[in-house]
Amino acid sequence: MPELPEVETIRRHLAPHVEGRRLTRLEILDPRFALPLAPAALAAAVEGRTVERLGRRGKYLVWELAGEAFLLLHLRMTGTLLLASAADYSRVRFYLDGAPVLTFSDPRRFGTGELALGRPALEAFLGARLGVEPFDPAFTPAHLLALTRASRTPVKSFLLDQTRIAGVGNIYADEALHRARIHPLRPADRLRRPQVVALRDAVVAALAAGVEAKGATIDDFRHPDGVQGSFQDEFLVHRRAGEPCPSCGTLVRKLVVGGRGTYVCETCQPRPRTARPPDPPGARPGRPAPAPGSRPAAPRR
DNA sequence: AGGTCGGCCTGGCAGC
DNA sequence: TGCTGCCAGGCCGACC
Repeated sequence: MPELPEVETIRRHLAPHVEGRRLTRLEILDPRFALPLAPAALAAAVEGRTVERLGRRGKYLVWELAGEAFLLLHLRMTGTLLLASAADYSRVRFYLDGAPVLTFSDPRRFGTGELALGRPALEAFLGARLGVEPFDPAFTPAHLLALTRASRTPVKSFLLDQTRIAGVGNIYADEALHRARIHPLRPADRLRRPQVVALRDAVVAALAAGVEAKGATIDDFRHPDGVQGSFQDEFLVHRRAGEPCPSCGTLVRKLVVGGRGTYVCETCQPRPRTARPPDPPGARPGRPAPAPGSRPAAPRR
């Protein structure tokens, strides 16, 4: 599933092929792609325009077209862009002057193309959906601290919320939490300051490692030239249930957090004390002593 | 207002 | 072998 590193990898592959070229035709084979616009309306709005830049914001690939028209492509779960290769599940084809046909392939048909006309419309669209960009200098420990203080949701769900931090998906959330040694069920507002700092660094490091490895190839993700990324070989915990944690050897467990498959080493990432009744009046907050002999919830599986 | 849950969609796989 | 049914999951909209 394309997350920030996979989308960035695609962008880097594709940019030299499309920037400066004219988009002569956008062939929309599946009308769902263009909703709420009709396919013809979306095509008409972009055809004939030159691609000035291929950008990215969060998990969106942003086609910046001449005359301030923007096509926002979201690959969702299974979307892939393939250059000049026979593709199954083709939903859209991009025809560019002097470049091979680019095919948007997407078996589950979740991917979307949205149109923004004018830079204010683009900013409004993205601003309503996306929070801070993880590689932006604005993503500071102080910024993350402020975000965490405002949310009691489990930190895993917190990381997946694109309106807070843009671009982190299920893979990189698991990997970042493991790097930061934080349990995914810990409420965001219960992170201690050093943990927030560690989490910020871990999110950046996990995403950077993903970009470095040219993304992870699981399920359907491919580079535009069909090559596969290698980050899946570097997963520390994600999709490694039953395998030993690379740090300590404890077997990685799979949990469900916020409805998502979540992988964790519960030795490196100790479970938060469960049930947190509100602190009794006058009690010192924090650190209720676990009952002697109590163990973190028994593994079930 | 913030969190939770169902729907979208279909390939792949477990189970019979 | 072949069928059924469930799971995956980013995001949105409905709901509480």
